[in-house]
Amino acid sequence: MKKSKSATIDTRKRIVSAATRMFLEHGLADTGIASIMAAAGLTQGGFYRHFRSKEHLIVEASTAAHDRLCGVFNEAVRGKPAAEGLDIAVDLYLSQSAQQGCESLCPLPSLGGELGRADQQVRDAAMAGYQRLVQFFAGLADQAGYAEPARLAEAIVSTMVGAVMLARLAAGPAPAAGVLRNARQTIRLMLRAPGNAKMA
Amino acid sequence: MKKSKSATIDTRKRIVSAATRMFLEHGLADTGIASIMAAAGLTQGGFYRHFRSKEHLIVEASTAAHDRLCGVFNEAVRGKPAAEGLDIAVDLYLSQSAQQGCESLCPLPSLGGELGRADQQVRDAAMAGYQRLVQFFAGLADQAGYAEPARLAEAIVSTMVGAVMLARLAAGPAPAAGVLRNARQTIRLMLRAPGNAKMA
DNA sequence: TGTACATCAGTGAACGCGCGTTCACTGATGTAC
DNA sequence: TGTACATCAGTGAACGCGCGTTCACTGATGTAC
Repeated sequence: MKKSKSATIDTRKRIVSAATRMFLEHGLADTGIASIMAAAGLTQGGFYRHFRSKEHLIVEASTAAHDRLCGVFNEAVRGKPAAEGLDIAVDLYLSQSAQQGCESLCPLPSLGGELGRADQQVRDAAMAGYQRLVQFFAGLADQAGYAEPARLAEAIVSTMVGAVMLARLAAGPAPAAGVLRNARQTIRLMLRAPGNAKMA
Repeated sequence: MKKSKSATIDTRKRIVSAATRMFLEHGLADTGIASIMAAAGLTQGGFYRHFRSKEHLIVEASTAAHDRLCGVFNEAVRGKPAAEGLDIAVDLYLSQSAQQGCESLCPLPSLGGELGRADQQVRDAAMAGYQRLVQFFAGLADQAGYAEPARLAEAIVSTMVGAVMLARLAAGPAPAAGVLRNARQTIRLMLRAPGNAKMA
């Protein structure tokens, strides 16, 4: 039962979309091809008409997750002054999956460890996603007039990724919220620190 | 072939030690009971004389990793003034596994994601390890006279954990070193920021 | 102190299971004439 | 435009494999007398 070209493209998107969601929720190792295909309304055999291997899908899912991330973030700060945009973006990043059941946006906090152990292609895709995230914050920091936007952006992202990962370890919502609130305050301090001064 | 009490205790330690090393290097899911036992010089069948389940071993390995971490850190700062100890400890944390092949000290950057998805007992053990790490830095910050040592320590740990995880994603040693250098500078700024002022 | 025996650490084969991947097959699609 | 046919998306069963765990067994240890 061959499908039309548009139907094939649609199917592929459904697989990537289901995979992205499931990888984020259960991790790479604990998400099987069969369950991804089932979530996309297909059977496992059809998987290899679209992807060479599970690894290939992971590369695409990582890219897709960062596409979505960038889309949501650009939308959130559209039309806002850069300084305000920075605050909004930091709050948005730190509040992802804060309430239980809410799916997360960024793969780095939950999958970073696994991605770091993966093959080169997967790591490259993950690294590219990280750099897009840094670029987004660097763009805002640059517009806001900071002297070293790239450096500041990297520091902000490191702190946010660490905080979201650690917040997920926390037993209850209260300590998790504490970690996130603290990260937010830390980043605010970074944005106001003399070492990160705005250009004259 | 029953073993003497001391030999049994020694065997158990060898299993935990091998597991800790292998979990840190290959992750929880990709490290099998059989290979841990082989690394400890045993066969897989004997595993269940010492541990109820793989999960039980993960709890012990996480605790053991943090024991070792605390030991190394306490040793590194022994006899130093607190302010200098903070710098030393931050440098030490950020330099773990910087050179390839060097095994890492802290499970949080590489295993944080997996630990966050694990069952309650595993997450509790990981969270306890995180809190010990925060306590260590909070103790130094307190001695050094900072106004909010616990808050400052949490912020430092979030930034370090995120940076080490992201440095492992990096393609080559150069960008990895960049991420780590940046984190170090960021933490230095945090230690000097007016919002984190020392008490009068 | 010497002996008989219960304990139990460790072995190695086996268990069921789910994994990623392959494959023969189906039948609608798109193409060549 | 109509027909014959090659293509190929998707199915569902099967593949080998490694996993966590179980189990009957071995034999040195530690204990009871």
